[in-house]
Parts: sequence; C-alpha cells; structure tokens
Amino acid sequence: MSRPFDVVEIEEKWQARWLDEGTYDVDNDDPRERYYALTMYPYPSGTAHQGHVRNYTFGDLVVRYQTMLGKAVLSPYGFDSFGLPAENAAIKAGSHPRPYTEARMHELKTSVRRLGAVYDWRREVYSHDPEYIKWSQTIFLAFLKAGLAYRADARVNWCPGCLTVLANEQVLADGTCERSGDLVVRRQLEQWFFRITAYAEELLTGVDDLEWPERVKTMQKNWIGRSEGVEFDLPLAEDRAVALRVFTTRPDTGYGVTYAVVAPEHPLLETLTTDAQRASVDEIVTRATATSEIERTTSSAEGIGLEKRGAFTGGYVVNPFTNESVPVYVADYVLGNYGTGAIMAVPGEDERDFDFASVHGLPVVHTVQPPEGFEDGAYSGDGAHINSGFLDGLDVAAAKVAATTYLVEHARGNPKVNYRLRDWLVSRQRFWGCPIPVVYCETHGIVPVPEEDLPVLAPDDVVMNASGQSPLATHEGFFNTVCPIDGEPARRETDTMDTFTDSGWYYLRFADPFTPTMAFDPAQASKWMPVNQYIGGIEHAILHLLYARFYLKALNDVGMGAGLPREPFQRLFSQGMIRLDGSKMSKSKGNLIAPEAYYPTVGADGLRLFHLFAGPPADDMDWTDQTDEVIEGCARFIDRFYRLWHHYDVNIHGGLDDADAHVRQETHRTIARVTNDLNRWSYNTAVAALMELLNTLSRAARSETGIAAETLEESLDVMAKLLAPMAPHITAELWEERHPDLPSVHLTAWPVADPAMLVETEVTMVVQVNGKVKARLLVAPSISEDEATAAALADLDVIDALKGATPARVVARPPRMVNIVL
RNA sequence: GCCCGGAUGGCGGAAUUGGCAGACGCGGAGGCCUCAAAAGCCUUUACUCGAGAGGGUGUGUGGGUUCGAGUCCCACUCCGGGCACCA
Repeated sequence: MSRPFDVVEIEEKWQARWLDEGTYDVDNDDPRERYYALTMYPYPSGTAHQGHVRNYTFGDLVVRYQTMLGKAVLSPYGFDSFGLPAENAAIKAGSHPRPYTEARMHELKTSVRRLGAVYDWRREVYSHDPEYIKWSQTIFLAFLKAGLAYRADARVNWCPGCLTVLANEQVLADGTCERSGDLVVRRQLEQWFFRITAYAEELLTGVDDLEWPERVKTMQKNWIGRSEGVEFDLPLAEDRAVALRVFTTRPDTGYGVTYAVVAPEHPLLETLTTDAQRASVDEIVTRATATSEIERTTSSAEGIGLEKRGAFTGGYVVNPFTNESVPVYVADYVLGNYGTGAIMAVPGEDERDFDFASVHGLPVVHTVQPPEGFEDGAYSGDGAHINSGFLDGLDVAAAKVAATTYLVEHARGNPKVNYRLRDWLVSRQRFWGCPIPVVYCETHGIVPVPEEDLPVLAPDDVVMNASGQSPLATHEGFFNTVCPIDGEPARRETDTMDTFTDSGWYYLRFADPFTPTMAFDPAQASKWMPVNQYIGGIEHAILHLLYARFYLKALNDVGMGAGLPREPFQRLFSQGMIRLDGSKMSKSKGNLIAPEAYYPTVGADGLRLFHLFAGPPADDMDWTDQTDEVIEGCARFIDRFYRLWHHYDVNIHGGLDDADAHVRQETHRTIARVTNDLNRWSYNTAVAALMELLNTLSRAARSETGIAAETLEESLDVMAKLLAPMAPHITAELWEERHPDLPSVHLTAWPVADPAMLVETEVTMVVQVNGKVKARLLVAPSISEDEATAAALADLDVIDALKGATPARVVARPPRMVNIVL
C-alpha cells in the first residue's frame, strides 16, 4: 500500500531518539508517583512473532499511557536465557549454547525495538550473566541455610527426551513432558527440592487478594488443592499394636468402611501380605512401580480393568467404629505420596471405592440416606446418616464433627489438612542452567560454596553431545574440587537449577540492578514493588506465577527481602494467544507470521493498532485470510489522520457555529471514552472511539460550511495524545511538526475531558408501544416523567400506532424511554 | 466426570446499571474522480415481505421473571480452556 509519508524513516527516527535520549529511563529516587509495568521475562527464541508483538504492544501501551498520566514508570527488559532449546541447538551444532543464545537475544531485542516498545535498558538482565548467576546462587544458599532447600531421595519424573528430571508441574495430565511431549517415566534419584509446601496455605489464601483473572486464581487454587480431614489409625487385626494410618475427608462415613487400601509403595504392605496372596500383590506392585506414571494414572480410562489394578493382601484391619475386621487391599489408585498412602474405603459414598468394590465383590453399605429415586452407586451428597450408630440422623456436616471427636478419642486421630501441592524439584541434569553451588565432602557431607567463591560458573571448554549426560558430570576440571571446610578432595554438584528459579526473582533485580553488593537492595526494590501491572500469557498461569510467589515469600523469610511485600504481582493481565489454522502460533509449532514484512508497509504503528483493535485483549485471536485487510484498514486510519492533520481537503471558517460545538463535544466525549476503555483493558473499543472521532471531525472539516481552525486544532491535538500510546511514532512525528517548541507528545499530560462538555443538551427518547419502538423524540435530559409521558402521547406516530386505544399503563424512564402498554 | 469461559450480520467484534441490538472495522454492492487504473472520496449493506409508504422476524435451543431480556433465572445443545484417581 502507498502511504502519504515515509513510514520506515519516521519510525526508525523515533526509535533511535527514545533509545539515545533514554526517554523511558527512570531512577529509583524519581519523585513522581511510581508505577511498575512488567511483561513476562521472555525466553530468547529469536526474531519476534505476532504473539510477542501482541504482548509487547499491550505492555508498551501501559508504559506510555501511565507515563502520560504523570507517573515514573519502571519498564525493564531482560531475557530468561537459560534453557533447553539453546542446549539442544548447541548439541545439534556441536557448539556452546552461549553464542547461540546471545544471537537469539540480539534478534529478539532488535524486534522489540523495531516495534517501538520502550524500556529502561540500563536495567537489562539475563539469566546466564555471571552476575545474575552469582545472585541466583546466593539465594539458593540462603534457602539451604533456612531449610527451604533440601536434598532428598525420591521417585521423580524423568523425561527421556529432555534427558532430565522434571518438576511435577512440568508433567502434563496425560503423563507427557510439557516441553518435548515424551512420555515421562519414574526414576528413583537423589535430588534438590524447594520446600514450597511450607507456603501452601499462604499461597492459597493470598490468591484471594490479588487482582488477577478469576480463571488464573482458580487454577492456582486447584493446583494447591487444600483438603481438610482427619488422620487416624486402623489397627491390624493380627497385631493391634501395629496400625495402618489413613487420611479421610469423610470421617462421618466411617461405619461404611468395608475395606481399606494401601498404595503399592506403602511400608506396611509387606507386613500385611500373606503368603497366599504374595504373588498377586507382587504383580500389582511391579506394574505400578515399573510402568510410567501415565499408565498408572490413566489405566481406568484406558481399559485396564480395576480387577488388574488391585489385589487382596490377605491382611485385615479393624474399623474403629464397628470394631469389625475389614480386608486390606493394595491398589494403584491410591497414591503413595499423598496423605498417608493408605485409605479407608467407603464404597457407599465414594465413587472410586464403589467401582473397585463392585469389581472385587466387596460389600457396599450406605451411611448417608440417598435421595428418592437414587440409582445404584456411590452417593456423595448431603443427607441424614443411616447404619451409623451414634451418627444416625445427623447431616454430613454435623456427623463429620462428631466422627472426628470420636476418632480423636478412640483411634489416635487428629484433624489434618492435606495439600495436593508437592515440594518443587529443582535439580536438572542439564548444562545450560544455573549451577547448584554446593560440594559433597566425604567428611562434611553437603557443604555450601562460600560466598566469596560465587558464582560457580560452568566451564566453557565443554563438548555438547547427546550422551544423555550433562557435560558438567564428565568435566573433571569442574567437578573435582576441595571441601571448603577441610580442604580435602570433594566433588562438586553437577546438576543445574530449573530455569523457573531464574524467573522466580528477576522482577526484583529489575527494580534494583544498581547495588553491587546485593542481588537487590530491598530498600530500593520496595520502592517499586509490587509490580503494578504484570502482563503475560495464560500458559504461565500455574508454574511461573506460583514459583515467583513462593520466591518472594521465601526471600522475605530468609532475610533478603526486608520491607518487601509478600506478593510480587498485584495486577495480572493474561492476554489471549494467537492461533493460526486452529493451533497456537509458536516457534515450536513452526506456524509463525513474521512481523518484519509489515514494517515497510503499515509500519509498527499500523501493526500495533491492529493488535489493539482486533478484539478483546484477553481473548484468543485467529489469524485468518482477512487479517491482512484489517491491518491495512488500521494503516488507512493513520493515513486519514495524517491527511487531516495537514488540513488536506479542509474548509476553514471563522467563528464558532453549532457544528463546532458538536465536534468539540464529541472530542471531549472521546477523551472520556478512551480513558475509560484504557483503564478497563478494552483497547479494541478505545481504537473504535478514535475512529469515530476521526469520522466526525473529517466529515465536519470537509463539509460545505466547514469548521473553525481552533476546533480542528483542538480535536487533532487531543487525538494525537490519545493515539500516542497506541501509535507512538506517527503521533510523535506529527506533534513535533506542529509543536516544535513543546515537549514530545509522549511527555505531555494525558488529556482530561471538560465535564461541561460532557453535558448533553438534547437526548433521544424512545417511545415504545407494547415494547416496540414507534417514535424517537429529541428531549431535554432533565425532562420529568410527566413531561415525557405527555410528549410521548402527543407524538403523531405514537397516536397513529395507538389506533385510538387507551393505554393501560405508561412506564416512563426519562429521558431514555417511554413504554406505552395497551 | 468436575470446574471455568463462550455462542450476536458474510467475517472480527460493540452494547459498562435490564431500556434504540449490530458501534467501529473487514468484506460486498453502487457511484464520483480518471483515457484507464491505483489511491482517495460518497452512498448502501441483519434477515424477510412489499413497487413504495410501510410491516414482520431476529442475539445457540426450549421455558420463565419483567411494562421491557443479548443482559436476570431454570433446563438443554454445541464450542474452547483448565483439572482429572489427591481419599
């Protein structure tokens, strides 16, 4: 398309100006009101694609808008530069991940600047910077000292594709790796964990106070998964000194316990199993422990029958309510690492137990009266208790209380809260990550690397290959070291940290990258924290956001965050993703639409405007055959604005007439609309409002009667300001042309609507007859109910529509509407 | 299975509190300008009956509340997302 100006020249000029003049640099002691706007720490994947463009368009709009509102806006940028793609690329190329990563960083940075997004580049950080590594390790050691980091032997998720262990959070529901898609297997390994479960309750309750999208809050809550219940003992029938401890949320159903189940990993399984049952028990244990998690967890759906998923152990335990012995089964549907790894089974009220009982021919006793018409099965709803001794007649809530008291007194029970959340496994058997700064000494065990020896850096002279082992594990120069305590030979830890540890605290480094002796000075960082507006993709709804919340709480508690809030992100906005042919646009899918082709034609401004205009920012967007035409429409809008700015084809008249009054009123109404829309993340309607104003202004200016110069200029200046955060280049250029002596439009105060201009002198009142619109009248906004009724009944169209009938009722809602009911 | 969203013209979408459905844009149709085209500009564009004036219908389906429902309530269909043996 041909443009009335040189779009590339103008955009490059302003991008250079913002960069050279440090227009968006802010100091920590800036006297203005502070505002921290942050887009999520990006992985440097190379040239930006439309998903980035959308993200940074929203983020940049916030930065520029808040700046025009008079605030000191902290807008930092950096790179989540450790991670697997770089390592895998390096393996493929037989090179080191660093040059690959840095080339991709350079590309992404260039892309972001070409979009016109502005940052305080003095604050740039990246995870593989030795300085950043040093502080990441300092934090790790602080967690270690405080007992928040620990090493444990655990059955962990191993991804054969990524050749590393994964956190629970990185394993998808179908048992595959979220990154490579490989089927995750279980391995018994000694690994590092962060004690995130210590914060389960705070992470859960804290969610309520955050201004986040409801669905993200719900996802976090579900992930943490709090459940309240009771833990108590089921004594073994053979030997009452030994007991099977179980956890339940339904102690009230105790009289319905007809069997118990232990997980295949349960320590008492061996004791419970009789010789006669050993073979079938072993079969269950073997299948459950040797197969992958996916087979175990989805086998019910996959058709592996329940009869093959559990077996009788031969052992019995005593139900403390009935004093009767019930059989103990082993089954893979009971998890070893949740609760006590054993359950009381209540087939009458629990669906899983019912299904299992049906297959294994176990008795079903209902302890809650199901409603009338209830079909066969487990009933988990409320109702009066039956078959339940002293609990009979009580509803579920009351029976829970009574049953709990009973268990506390008779079965060594105690109320207990369990969480689904597990501790965060942070070890990764990978090279391109932050090394875990400890050494293993024969005498002293785990010894932290002394502060003065940080950072522990990975050596450069490594050969990246697909052996399945991190080069660190075979690099003698790296892992051979001495114990910091006794100087004896020791072995250095060769695992690195999960890259989510890097993004756990980067927002703090951004707030204060200037204090050389600390990761961040909490007194400085607290000037900006918490982040006022965090912007990112919905894909981080659980992992990153949960980990970052944990980090800030933990940093507070280990003494590194004095004075800082405990929640990092006050407001979160999750933008929708861009789909092409039905699937998410991403580099890994290879279905990218590069923005580069648009810069010489519609420009960054046109592309930005499109992303704002295309639809609600939170919604997913489909990139279709029609999209290019919409993008051109956005550029066309800019061109029309440009021509009107230069008074192309305009009639100027002297004095002010009614048309001027109308334009001025529309101008001020648009200020109010756009401001409101920007505040409520309704960018598509904000753009639409500006398009409407341009239509109004353009029509008035080109009419026979024309427009007053001052009306036109006022309206154009307002439009330039309102448009500035959306299309920053052209507005800066035009503003400078007309106002060479004034500061840049971006440093100009955001316009405020004159309330007097918003007052309407006439409004359209609709007259309905039986709810159907029959007439529209222009009335004063102050019209009374009686006047409105009278005016409506006097209207000729209305009289015609009434056909002489007498109204049964007249509902008047002045000045909007009168409804005449016959 | 459970929990969230969502469904509005040919298309993307708008309607902030129950009060003019379809703003704005894309696409389409017709026109002006031009030797012609591009660009630009103007008119028109929910469906339907009607020559016209004008009428009827219409926000996934069915019911309800209300003078009045895209908006509130009940039931359902379809689509998208999250969780999915957590006792």
